[in-house]
Amino acid sequence: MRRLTVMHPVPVEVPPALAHQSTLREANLGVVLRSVCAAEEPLSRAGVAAGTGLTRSTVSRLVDELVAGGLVEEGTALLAGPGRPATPLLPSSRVCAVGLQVNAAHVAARLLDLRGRVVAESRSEPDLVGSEPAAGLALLADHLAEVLEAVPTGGRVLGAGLALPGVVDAAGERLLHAPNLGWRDLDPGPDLRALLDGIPLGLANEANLAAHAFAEPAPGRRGRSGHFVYVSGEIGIGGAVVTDWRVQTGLHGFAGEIGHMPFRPGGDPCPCGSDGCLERYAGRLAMTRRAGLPPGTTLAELGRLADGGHAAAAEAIDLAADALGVVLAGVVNLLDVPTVVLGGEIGDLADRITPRVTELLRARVMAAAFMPLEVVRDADDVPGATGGALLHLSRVVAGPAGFLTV
Amino acid sequence: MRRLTVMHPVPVEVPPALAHQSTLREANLGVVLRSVCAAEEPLSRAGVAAGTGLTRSTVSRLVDELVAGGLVEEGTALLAGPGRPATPLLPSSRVCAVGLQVNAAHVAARLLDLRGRVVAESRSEPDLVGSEPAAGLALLADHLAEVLEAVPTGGRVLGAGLALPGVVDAAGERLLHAPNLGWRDLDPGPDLRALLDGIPLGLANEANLAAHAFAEPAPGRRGRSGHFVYVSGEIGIGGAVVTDWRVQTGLHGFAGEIGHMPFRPGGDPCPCGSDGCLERYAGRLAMTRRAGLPPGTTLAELGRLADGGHAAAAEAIDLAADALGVVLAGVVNLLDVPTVVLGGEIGDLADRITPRVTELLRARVMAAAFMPLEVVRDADDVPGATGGALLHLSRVVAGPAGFLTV
DNA sequence: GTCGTTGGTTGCGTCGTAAAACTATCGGCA
DNA sequence: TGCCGATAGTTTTACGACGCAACCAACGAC
Repeated sequence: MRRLTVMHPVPVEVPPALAHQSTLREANLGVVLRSVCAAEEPLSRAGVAAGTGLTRSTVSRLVDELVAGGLVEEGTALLAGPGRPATPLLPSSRVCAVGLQVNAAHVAARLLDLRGRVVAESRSEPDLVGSEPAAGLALLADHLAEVLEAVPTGGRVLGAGLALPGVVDAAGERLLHAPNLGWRDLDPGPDLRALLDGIPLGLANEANLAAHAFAEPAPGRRGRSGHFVYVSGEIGIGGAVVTDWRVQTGLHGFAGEIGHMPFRPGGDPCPCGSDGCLERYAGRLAMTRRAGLPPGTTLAELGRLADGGHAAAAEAIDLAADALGVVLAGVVNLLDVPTVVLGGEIGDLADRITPRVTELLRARVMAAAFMPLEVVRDADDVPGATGGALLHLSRVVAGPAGFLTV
Repeated sequence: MRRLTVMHPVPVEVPPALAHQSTLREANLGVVLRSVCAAEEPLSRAGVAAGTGLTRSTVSRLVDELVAGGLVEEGTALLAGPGRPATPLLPSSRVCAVGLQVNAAHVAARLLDLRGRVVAESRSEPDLVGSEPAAGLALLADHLAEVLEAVPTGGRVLGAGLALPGVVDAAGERLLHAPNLGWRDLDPGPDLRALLDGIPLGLANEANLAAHAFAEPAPGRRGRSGHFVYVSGEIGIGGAVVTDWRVQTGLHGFAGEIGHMPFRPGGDPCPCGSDGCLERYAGRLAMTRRAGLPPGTTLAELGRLADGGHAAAAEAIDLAADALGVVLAGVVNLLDVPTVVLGGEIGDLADRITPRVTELLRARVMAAAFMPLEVVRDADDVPGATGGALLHLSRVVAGPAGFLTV
């Protein structure tokens, strides 16, 4: 296999961003904060200077601003080796955001800080398929209240991000349709906003947020891959596309519906109005029905049954793997994203489906000979919640200027 | 249909670009030049200031630099209305680039200037299917020599961009594989570089360049859509994805192979190693074979035959439309790109296939109720050549600083 | 206790933009 | 014909942000 270096013959257009002088400072504040956030081991001012190319004097001034603004904390000096001991810099543990997630099997709230640490978590696993929204949202509110208790004294909660398994409006304010919950045209805010007390709440598609979290597992820190397709396999199949560490949201924010890409056009009709959609072969509902099992069967159970010799279960899983492999090969052909991430419940079948999916990718991707192809599992079990919190925390790293406390 | 405003809940990560002070000037030079290039009617310095938000003094200085650097020309003052007459600013007509295109049916060279005008063009329509590369490249060299004659006195040719119907290496230097020409692992440079005399030559995929030209028909000028799938239908089917006015090249530059997305997995075997690929149903070779016509039949002829009552031709076209509609609906579901652009030879069938493709998109795209969907034809008949020239010209607008003559 | 080493700060020069005053050149009008 | 208003463009001055280099701070080693 030949590996090719990254260089794009088609130029990337620079956004026509007018630059005032303050733009310069804001950009460099971002560079410094990103550097502090991205470091595995805490950096000193001098370390940031060495890493970014800015001079120590400039870094010093910018760091002072970030410290004064409450985004960076100075640790106690480390004593090691000759010279003046360095002052370690850490993203503030007082800057937090809340991630929320509701899907058919999980309700969860997470509090993350700017270091990307999970400060608190509260969750439950009810069955919300075809449920009334009120019950699920009340449960979510309980979890939210619990994690809000854990906000450190003097801490700031920048926002809350709610991951939902469906189509969210472009403003991130309403859930338009979550077919697998049976929820439609809904403002999930009222129950939550009272608790949030002015803290902004943003809604987004679960898979998009999960993919964001996979691409950027902590604010300013890059994940193992920046070009991947994320498959969120629950009752249905959601997805997201990440290129160059950016989640592709599309023009209206509807991108990522990989579950409704065609696998067998003309095949199983799908409630979406189409037929033969991937979801009709690789979604939990489709798989359990094919295996002749009750719809509440989890994919983990399905996998165990298949391992135990349940032929129909094994067949259903194999068909799902075929469907995923074919569709994902198409996606890789279209977008040259060499990594496939399996997240959500379908991750529980990773051992069974990864080999077949990998095989199909290698066989069906045109440029397979020129690129590595890998299928990996997302280890986070509530990645939507993580992504919901990162939704707000990442904004801080992207542009710290607007988040400095006066 | 509800239209939704554009706003993305998932944040767009800002590249960690360190900003020096010169960065500021370079960015604003770009803002000014882009403004000059994008204007329908020539702008004055004051007009640029009004349009960009920069002050007149700053604009004046930057424009002076661009004029001194040979990128912008001052026209003769216009006399209209009260006040001091404005000095119209125009992108320099002396700054040019060459676009080159070779595919199975076209060999072309175009000279474009920074205004996006076609200064000269030379082309021919040989049949290069299964040909020896040398003949086609010699022909291309003739066309290149001809358009180079048209470079204005004192003009600068920034580069040449060659569009090829195949996979190009990431550096833009070698053609790895062009299945429909029968060319493989080839450096097309030698014949051309002698003529180019040091002018840089870049290679890229034909559909990617065509899509670039559609998104940015002239340097710095935006096309009618910035979120679209481009289908380049020739002997095979190439493609490109554009989101937010940027061509998605993928990690290794291989993105866009829409022709090898699955339409009927398990169906017609494809030389790519897969089966049921879109290209096996909507490529010219597949369509003419299905219609029982000789492989040299053009799609325009096929369309005329179908119009004249040739049943097999009509069926082949209908199947192609079905295949395109199904696959493109999947792409739209995945990427939320509401526009499909038909380019290349398949554009000659636009009248016959557009209705069916549109119908399938409306039926199979999940969020169809929330977004407009349109299928349009690319009017450029050698869009790869246009894109090849724009490859270089766009870089100037993106960052003029590096192109100022001392 | 002195020296070398590294971290961090301070003062000054340069660059680039903003603001405002000033100059240039038109049409209109008495 | 000469003045005025209006618009285009330039010049002057101020300010903000970075780089550079000298300086101060705090450690280990001897």
